[in-house]
Amino acid sequence: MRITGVPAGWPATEAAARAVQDELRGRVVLDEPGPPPGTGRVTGVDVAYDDARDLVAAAAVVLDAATLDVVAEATAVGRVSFPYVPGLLAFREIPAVLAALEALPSPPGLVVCDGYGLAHPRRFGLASHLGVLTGLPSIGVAKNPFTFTHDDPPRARGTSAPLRAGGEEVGRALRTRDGTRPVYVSVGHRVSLDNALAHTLALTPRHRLPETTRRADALCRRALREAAQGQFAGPGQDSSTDPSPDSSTRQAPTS
DNA sequence: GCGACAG
DNA sequence: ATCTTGTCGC
Repeated sequence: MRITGVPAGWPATEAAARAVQDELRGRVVLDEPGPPPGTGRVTGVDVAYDDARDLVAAAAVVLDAATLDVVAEATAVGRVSFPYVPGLLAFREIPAVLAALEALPSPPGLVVCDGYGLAHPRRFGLASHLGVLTGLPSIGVAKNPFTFTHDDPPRARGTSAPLRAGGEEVGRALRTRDGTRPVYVSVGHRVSLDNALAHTLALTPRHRLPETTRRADALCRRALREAAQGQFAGPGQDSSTDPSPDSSTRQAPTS
């Protein structure tokens, strides 16, 4: 599978991007509980950038929700499609993420994003946007606070405090390890907030961040530096150094 | 008007 | 996100 730098019809201005969010926002499904935590598959997605070389690399890593073992993974490399603008992160990350998800050899199940879903200025962050475009259940687990107010949850793992915006609860600050900073969980698409929290706790038996995002982060960084090396080597006869957008897939060793 | 602001 | 050494702690 190949991806282009910027998909046809992709918004080119901030105003156009906001208009897309306002139009797609209504397609978010909030009345489904989502898949039961600890069962089926859970997929982490993440993106790494090399703005100087205009390169972007995305990774999708599928885990068995019960064992957290890697079941499958895929990467996609392309050109940057949008600058980083708070509130418009999805337009920067989604093209590459979609390409990586499409390159997977097996169904993603629940998608865990690095960022926000409903806890967004227009209630349509990356996790919700990706969920609507794919139809997959999705949640957002962010490392840093964004547009909302909240109190710090108690010190113990498993405790949480509401994320409030415009009087409504748009997510929860969740402590995934005793004494460490909380992560910020919000619903993306077709998952309840309680289930999003339960999934996040199931994915953090040992670290602050979910295993899904840790795996995806490591993989997209590796894909990026390999792509950068290929570009540095320049166009050649060796297919492994081809600079054109590309993606790859791998099945986890079975048994 | 000014500051803040996922990755 | 990314630039970056050593260092404190589980």
